Amino acid sequence: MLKLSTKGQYGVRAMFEISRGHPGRPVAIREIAERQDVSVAYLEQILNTLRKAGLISSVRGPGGGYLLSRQPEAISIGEILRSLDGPVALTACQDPLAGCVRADGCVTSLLWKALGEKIEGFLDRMTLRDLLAGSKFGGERAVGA
Amino acid sequence: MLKLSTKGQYGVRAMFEISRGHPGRPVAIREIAERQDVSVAYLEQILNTLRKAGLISSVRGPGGGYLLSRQPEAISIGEILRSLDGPVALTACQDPLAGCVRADGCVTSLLWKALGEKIEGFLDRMTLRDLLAGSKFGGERAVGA
DNA sequence: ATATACTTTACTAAATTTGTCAAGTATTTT
DNA sequence: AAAATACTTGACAAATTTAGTAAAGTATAT
Repeated sequence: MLKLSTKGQYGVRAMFEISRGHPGRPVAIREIAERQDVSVAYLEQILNTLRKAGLISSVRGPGGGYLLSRQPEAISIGEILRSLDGPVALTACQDPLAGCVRADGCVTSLLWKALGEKIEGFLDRMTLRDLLAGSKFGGERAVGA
Repeated sequence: MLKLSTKGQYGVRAMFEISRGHPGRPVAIREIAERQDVSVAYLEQILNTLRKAGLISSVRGPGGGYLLSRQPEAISIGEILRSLDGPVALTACQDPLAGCVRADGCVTSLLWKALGEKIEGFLDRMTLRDLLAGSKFGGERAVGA
């Protein structure tokens, strides 16, 4: 349960590859596609969305490619995923559209709300810098054991 | 993103209704269906799964229905959801089946792993008793504000 | 007996996901 | 100017998953 779309996953991995070139070197779409084993056509779709969201910019012509719009520590995983897959919305009730109409559902509604906020909080605290560092995972406890 | 299936949602709501009758009074499937506005046929499927998972037991004949197999504080939301929708598996890599084969994917893999554990932890700490009490939500901070 | 209620399996319509394909636009280098 | 490189856009479709219906059957208490 609670699967993340491949689009979101590929998006994060693509942003990670672009981060590697940061700062200064545009990373070509073909390079990302090869390193992350995703089709160029699908990546075009994804990167286009991320560019419109303002997370990356593109450079055309030979030697061109994609660049981060901000520093890696200023781009959160949550932002990337929201751009591609919309906000975390565990249930219809939690979705900005279509309010909750259930009488007693409120109890479970609070539950989903609390979980949703926990997830968003985690994703928003995690940035590309953390991915580059390859650390900071584990949250409450140490990661190693 | 990260939608919860209606099956899982209905399952939790159904367990909540059964909890209300606890201890002693079997809750009829029709009663659950009416109170939660779900079709009897779909509920049958869901309750059957939960029964096989050992979370509830059934009483046949007139006046029959479903009963909790354990105390409300001993049945977690995580257990209910896992019975119906399988374990939290944000990505294929995190799924018990089909291991991760990516070379550099390990970095993002750690990310998904950490998030998955956070979610499971939350769901496993939350029980039917909490739903009955209608409190304990909010986690780190107070719920009201 | 019979009404009530649970049990099981099969099936399908709709929505979503996951991409592919094709054609076009912009920019830099030669 | 021409050509190569690379980004841009939108349409489309196969595959999968979800969500739910339907039908027939089994068990139990009155």
